[in-house]
Amino acid sequence: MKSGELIIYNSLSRQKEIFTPIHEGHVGMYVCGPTVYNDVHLGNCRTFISFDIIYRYLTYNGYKVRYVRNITDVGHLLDDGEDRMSKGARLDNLEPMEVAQKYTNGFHDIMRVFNTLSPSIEPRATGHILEQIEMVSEILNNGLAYEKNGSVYFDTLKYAEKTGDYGKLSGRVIEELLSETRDNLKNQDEKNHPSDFAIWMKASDEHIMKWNSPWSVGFPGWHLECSAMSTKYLGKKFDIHGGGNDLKFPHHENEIAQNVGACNCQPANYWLHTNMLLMNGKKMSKSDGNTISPQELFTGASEHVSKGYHPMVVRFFMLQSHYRSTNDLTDDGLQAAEKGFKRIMEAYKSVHSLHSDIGNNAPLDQKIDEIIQGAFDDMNDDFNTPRVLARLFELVTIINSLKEGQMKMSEVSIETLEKIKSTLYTILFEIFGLMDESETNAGPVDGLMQLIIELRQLARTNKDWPTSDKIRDSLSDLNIQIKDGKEGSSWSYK
RNA sequence: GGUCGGGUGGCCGAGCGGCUAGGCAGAGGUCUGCAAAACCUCGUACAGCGGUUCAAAUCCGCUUCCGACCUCCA
Repeated sequence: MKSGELIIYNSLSRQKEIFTPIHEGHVGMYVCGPTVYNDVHLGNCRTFISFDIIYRYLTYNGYKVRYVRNITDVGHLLDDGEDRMSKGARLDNLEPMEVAQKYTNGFHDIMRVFNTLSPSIEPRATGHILEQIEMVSEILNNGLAYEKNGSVYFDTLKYAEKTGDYGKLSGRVIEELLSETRDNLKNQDEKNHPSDFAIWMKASDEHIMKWNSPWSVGFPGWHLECSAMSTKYLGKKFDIHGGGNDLKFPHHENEIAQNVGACNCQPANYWLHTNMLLMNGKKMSKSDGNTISPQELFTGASEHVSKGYHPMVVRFFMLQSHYRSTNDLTDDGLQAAEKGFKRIMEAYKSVHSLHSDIGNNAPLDQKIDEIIQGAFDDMNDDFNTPRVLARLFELVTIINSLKEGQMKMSEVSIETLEKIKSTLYTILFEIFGLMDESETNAGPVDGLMQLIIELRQLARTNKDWPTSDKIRDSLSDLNIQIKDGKEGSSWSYK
């Protein structure tokens, strides 16, 4: 089942490449995490869910994965130069670290309801100031940065001259950057070149978060933390670096420059970028009101949505588009996803009630094998989850046909039936990280429902339609649907 | 203005030279005490105009819309 090579689209080369880890059997993966100065944005969730699936799939394939995802709690500048943490703290009247903790907790809560696995290491920028200072020193020693009034800037011109590839990742050339750069950047006049960027910033007196350094009391530039922490935990060179594609420039571009500047090596072999989550065709944006929080989406407390959607429906919805494509969140799309998700989960349950007497070589076996193999091939092709889902729905049709008697059980062997069960389990739960939301409150309900169904069956046998219909209608009002099949009745939540 | 990515049936969304994507909605049918569910069949789509090719949604060119990045952003 795990045959075939894993192919990954590498943003750096702009093409699909065969994935070969540096150390056989091991994968080092770094993903840029959130800046914890505000509630998590749904867009962040899409990125982290995408990488969660990649993480799970690599693990499924037998790799020992060290997954590092940072928490940015310092160094992000606003337009006016104020640190995001400090600003959040000032507004909420909290300590900066209190703000960071509060939103870190919120972020973790949301990640949990989306059933994403925790990363192996989740380092914070403020916990790695020393490493960052050290990296600034290395870059200075290599002559690729300069100090001005206590701040240190990365010298992009010199770097471009030396390496010839500043802008390689984002497809930019330094001459263009020269003419494009806006003139409202902080400390513009201190820089030798507009595209240079701060790796250490001298702090003003009122700045709250600041540390001692050889150059000034200040704080690290935003791009630096990822360079320093990825190097610390994954080494100078590791396998995969990921993030949203809005980080390509300048963040990732500068990250590469810093790593090369400090130790003369490209940090990651494969750069993966997830595309944006849109809402009604446009990028989510708080200023336009074109935004919805995870909570609002779950509860339905938003004008953009007609009702609330279970986190697993949202996860399934995201799975239906490829991580490199934009994903347009709409109410119609969510409703379609909800129904599709339920259908696939129902089929997963149904398959357990199916039994075959045929040992092997049943007529349907080969076709089913091909579908299953195809699903894994699609996963190997740059994690093509929408295609995998299409295959699973082919399986759903077969399961339902068998269950309802449109296909005969003799057409499928015991062996193949088992294979369907294990494949669905593996892909749905282990790789896609979905959970069956209807099972969360099982308790005595199953037994009770069984009893009710038996009573109703009794009424039906006696042709007592009023009673039988009353049971059905009352349950329906409780959002429980009765399904009368060939082999008796079953039920599910609507 | 620069860089990049797109425009696929009612909606979402794969495919990216020849082979049914899939989901949702809709129509007809089978089953059923009725209904629901399930299953079967159906619509027959690739922005427009040229070009390359035996063959193009898929390659090339132009036109036209849309989006992202270039400034903090997953």
